[in-house]
Amino acid sequence: MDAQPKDLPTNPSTPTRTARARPRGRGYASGDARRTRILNIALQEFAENGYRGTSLARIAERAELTQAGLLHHFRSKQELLVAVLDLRDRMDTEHLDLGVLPLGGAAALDKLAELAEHNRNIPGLVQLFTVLTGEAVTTDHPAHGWAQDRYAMLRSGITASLEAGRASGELRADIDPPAVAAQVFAMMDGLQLQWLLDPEHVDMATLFRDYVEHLLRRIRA
Amino acid sequence: MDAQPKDLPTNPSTPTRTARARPRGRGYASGDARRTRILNIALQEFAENGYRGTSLARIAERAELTQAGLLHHFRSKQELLVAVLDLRDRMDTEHLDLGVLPLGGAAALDKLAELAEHNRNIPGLVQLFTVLTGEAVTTDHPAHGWAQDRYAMLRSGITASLEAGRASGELRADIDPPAVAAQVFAMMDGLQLQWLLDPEHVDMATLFRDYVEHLLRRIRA
DNA sequence: CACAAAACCTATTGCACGGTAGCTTTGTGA
DNA sequence: TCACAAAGCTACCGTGCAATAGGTTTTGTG
Repeated sequence: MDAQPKDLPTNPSTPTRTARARPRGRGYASGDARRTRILNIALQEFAENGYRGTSLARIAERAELTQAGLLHHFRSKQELLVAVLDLRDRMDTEHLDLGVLPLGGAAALDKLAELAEHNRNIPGLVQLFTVLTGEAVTTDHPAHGWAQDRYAMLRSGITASLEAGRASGELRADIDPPAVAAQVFAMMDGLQLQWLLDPEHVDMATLFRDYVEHLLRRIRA
Repeated sequence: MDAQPKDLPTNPSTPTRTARARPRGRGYASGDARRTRILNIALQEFAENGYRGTSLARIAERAELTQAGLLHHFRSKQELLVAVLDLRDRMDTEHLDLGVLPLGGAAALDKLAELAEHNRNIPGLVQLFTVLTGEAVTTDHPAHGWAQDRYAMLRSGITASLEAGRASGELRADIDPPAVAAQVFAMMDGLQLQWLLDPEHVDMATLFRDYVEHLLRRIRA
């Protein structure tokens, strides 16, 4: 039924310990494997039922250990959520080096269109962000701060790219980078939402690509 | 803290009974008042905590009756949610006659920009839709069908307007009404989300108006 | 005024939840 | 090989939840 974000790289080459209080470089191979396993299952469950709709017991069951055993690795439900979000953030910013190297505006927007196309193949992940971000609008939600920071980062990344493009003369001088940045992500998220609800009738990747092309036509020098 | 959608019109002129099994036109005035009271409180709670995060007990407490008393008016939590959504749908389609009278494309889009400006004053309601729609992406959510239908309706409304505008020669002949419709609501929702998370930095009304203006410049004949 | 229905209550059921305490097992480095 | 920490277990606690059962009070109408 759902897109299985299967086989996260277990990163067997890097013996980097999960940052713990313990300074020693000991480490259990099976422990790390379990942790990644749990994280992936938790991700799917959070995506499917939201934070509040997900139970630790169910995650534990699917990971083939007891709920108490799960809480040995993640001391609370909230800690587990944060771990999932961190994991995704790290993987995404790796995969999409957006923000790291400030591409020219046009290239950055094109990259986003590519991302939308890629996202067609991983509805489960798209749903994770859509569901959690919606929930996190609530001020007391454990992921509220995360959602705020995430959008701030995304916007500032594209804003920087647009400003670079403007400086290099690639883009018009009279554009408003922060405004465009907010609009671009708004379009992306909104289309994702409609796509998740009705994949047959809403082709988000194409619609987003279409938006970006018209946008570029407008802001290009 | 939150926008209070105060004093729904009790509709005292219309003696129309809430459709019940009972055909008799008896009715308790206090009963209807209670019901609207409950609906408004439930709306706020659902907006604040989502469906899964809201408890009947809390709603009941705020409405000054017991949880069992609440369930006398709405036989289940799900029934209460549906009632809230129905209420909002009715009120919105009244206030914004969008879809009823197919305005020319430009006028319809302008009306939407006005709606975005109006929404600035009712963050609580905006949050209701944002939170619930996010939750409802999940297939087994009680509001899943509602969300699907809602977007289908919204899109088809604007699509019709755009087609009318195209037919009358107001808009270009080569536009793609369903695509534009999806994009317009995507932009609106996406901006609402960012605005709810960070009202200081994202001015959704202005950003949406800006989008609509550029869009019109592009699709106008 | 009687009576029937609506409004509302108390009490309770049964379940699911997150989290803690404290034990046993397992793997590994010295 | 042995000590020790990680891994994982059973058992349990307290709470909160939606919903039901069955009663009492309120209210409008004939």
